[in-house]
Amino acid sequence: MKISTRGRYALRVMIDLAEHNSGEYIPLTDIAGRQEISEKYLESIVSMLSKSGFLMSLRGKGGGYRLTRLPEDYSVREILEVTEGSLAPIACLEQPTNTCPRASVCKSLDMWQGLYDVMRDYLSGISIADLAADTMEPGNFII
Amino acid sequence: MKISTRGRYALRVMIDLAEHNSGEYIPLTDIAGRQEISEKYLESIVSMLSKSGFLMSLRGKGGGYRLTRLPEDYSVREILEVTEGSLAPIACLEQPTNTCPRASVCKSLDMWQGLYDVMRDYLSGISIADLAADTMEPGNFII
DNA sequence: GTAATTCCTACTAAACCGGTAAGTTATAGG
DNA sequence: CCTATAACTTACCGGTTTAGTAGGAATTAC
Repeated sequence: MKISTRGRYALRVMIDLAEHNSGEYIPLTDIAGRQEISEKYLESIVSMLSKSGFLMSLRGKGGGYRLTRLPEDYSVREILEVTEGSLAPIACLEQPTNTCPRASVCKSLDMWQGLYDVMRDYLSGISIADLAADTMEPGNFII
Repeated sequence: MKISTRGRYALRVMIDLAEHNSGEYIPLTDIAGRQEISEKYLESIVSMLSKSGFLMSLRGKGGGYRLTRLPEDYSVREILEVTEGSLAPIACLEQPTNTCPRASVCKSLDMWQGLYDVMRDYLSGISIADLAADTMEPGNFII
């Protein structure tokens, strides 16, 4: 029940880009250097963000990555959902991909759905701009 | 970010024992049969529950397992914490075991702490009796 | 053309997950 | 005391995921 480095690093990349949101492309070397994360590993993570439309990229000299939206228009939830695959605590909740044969008799399913909802609601209410501003308190976003 | 079979099966065992809470010891064979889970695998899961004091056990003929408390006195949270190890979404929150060197500069830490709190609050409010009764609706326990 | 940069594919060591197998110890009933 | 039952213990194992590493191809600015 852990968020992997993929999701955590993705958030750090997004925060870094929000902090250097000048309109210019930021090369991955810079981000990797500032965040002290392997550039090669970051490549695979940034690739997901790029393919999902969260980032624009430009190859070659003067190239790099930049945000496609304002920092306040990215929710932590959507970043994590793309990099982690899904935030569902159990696979049975990933409809319609997954259909558990026990669903009709499962006494825990509604409890899991409730947990999923609580997590998504919380993470939907936090933006990359909120993280970059670093003015959060643990209880701030329990809406 | 998934709850493993250990946690899910543990809940099913607890629900099963709540439904057969006659005061007698219930052999694991019965539970495994009803729940259609490998008895051998369940052994390792039930062992955790027993060592944590959630269950009493008796060996030999007439033996088995039974609850040590009333079903309403077990929260889903404590069952999952024992079987999953911890519900913390990132290791940095597992104090004092883990101390991340970036904690002082980490812009996401409070956000993760908030997620952890939201999850624990939700799961603390649901008991094994609630699950056994099967009267839950997804939104019921967002307190 | 050259340097910078993203993009793509393949590989790998270690950890974790979901079990299986075999045998040991304790208990109840006859 | 004997036997069946059932918990307990230890060891093992194949598959998947995680967290990277490596090497090169394609693209762009100057």
